Amino acid sequence: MSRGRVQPTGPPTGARGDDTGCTVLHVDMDAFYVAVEVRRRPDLRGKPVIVGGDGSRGVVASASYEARAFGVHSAMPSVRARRLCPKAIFLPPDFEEYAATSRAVMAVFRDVTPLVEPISLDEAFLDVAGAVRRLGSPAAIGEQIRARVEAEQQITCSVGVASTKFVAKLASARCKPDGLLVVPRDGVLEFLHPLPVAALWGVGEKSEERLRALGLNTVGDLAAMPLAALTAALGPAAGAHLHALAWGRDARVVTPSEPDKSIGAEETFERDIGDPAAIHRELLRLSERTAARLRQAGWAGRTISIKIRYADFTTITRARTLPAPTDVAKVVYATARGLYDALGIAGTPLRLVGVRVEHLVAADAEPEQLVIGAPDTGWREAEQAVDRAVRRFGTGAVRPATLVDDADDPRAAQSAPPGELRPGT
DNA sequence: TCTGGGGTCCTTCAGCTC
DNA sequence: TCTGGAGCTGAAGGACCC
Repeated sequence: MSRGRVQPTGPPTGARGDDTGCTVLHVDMDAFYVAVEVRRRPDLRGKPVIVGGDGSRGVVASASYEARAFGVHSAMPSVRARRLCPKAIFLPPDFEEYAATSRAVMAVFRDVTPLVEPISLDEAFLDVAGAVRRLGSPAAIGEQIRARVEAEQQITCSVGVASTKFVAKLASARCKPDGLLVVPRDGVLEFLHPLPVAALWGVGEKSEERLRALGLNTVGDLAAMPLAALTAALGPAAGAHLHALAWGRDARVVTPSEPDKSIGAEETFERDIGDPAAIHRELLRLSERTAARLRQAGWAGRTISIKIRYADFTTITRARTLPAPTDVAKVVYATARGLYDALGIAGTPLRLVGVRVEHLVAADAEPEQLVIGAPDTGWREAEQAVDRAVRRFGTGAVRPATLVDDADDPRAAQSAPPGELRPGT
């Protein structure tokens, strides 16, 4: 779901330049979440539809092109989206349905080539070099994919075809919605240099400001800047990276899958919360969720970090590295709670708290990490039993006692000793 | 205008060891 | 025994991505 810093010019006709050597495809679903909702409710077709939080602190996750015509875009606060487009139909996200659709679409890609690198639920890179003899030119393969996705899933996608990932991604953004664009090898600089600097991967709001202050407005301006001056302004890594991209150089290859580096969960409260008991309960809930995801993925992690966002949006993180990796919620929670308590901010209203586990390794390769003061064995086994119960009876079948009383809104849970497991209702 | 949630990567700094 | 520098690692924060 691109943030749309490359202006789409609509589905190009006759945009099938020479695709020799352009074996990288970037496939991007058009307004993916909205498209899935419209498939379920065809009466929404042609209307301004927004998927995202409708509360006072929600943001837009996806907007239909009808809503975008009013200036609505993803990541925009819902309050503002509603002001811009009062007639918009707001829908809560259904990530399970989006994930299921995504799996079906990725399966189509894998029919074409094993070299599929998913970027998110709605986009992926494909290396089709090995499929050209069997299925035709890269552009022809792109059209076959578009046709199959539409026939099988009733949603449209756009495809960028180029010799590098970076250019393929820009190309798909340029031909949205429901288009395909080839950027020939010898046409890369002609394509890139008129684009705004913000089109480059790695240039966000702050970097764009900095580049504009240097008088650099387009990718071409940036390409003309000496590398030394660029690295002095942006740092060695970012400077070298952007300079290479501006000249169309991108050595990254399509990589089917990379192991996770961290897994976590966070929650923004409807209203700021200062009560330390309520914060503890939220940390417990997030620790449970994070540890369950770790176990499901077969990972354990050595570093536990918490994220705290104050009412004024100032955000801090604190981390602690354990002697051995863990996937046990009890350990994650004890560490997260210790980090929060050590801040000495009990009573300070918080907007968000988060828990994350980093430095992941395969769980079965590591010895179990024990909790100080806890029984020597058993927590991991107990939590694995909970996982099995949840798989059999559904989410919430078993949960800590402190989270039982109000499963619908754990953030308002009544007090109970955190961490005590008892069967759910 | 007022900023979600789940991530990655980079830079800076401090502490530790040699 | 003390001190300073180099190199490494972890923590923290910021920027960015979808």
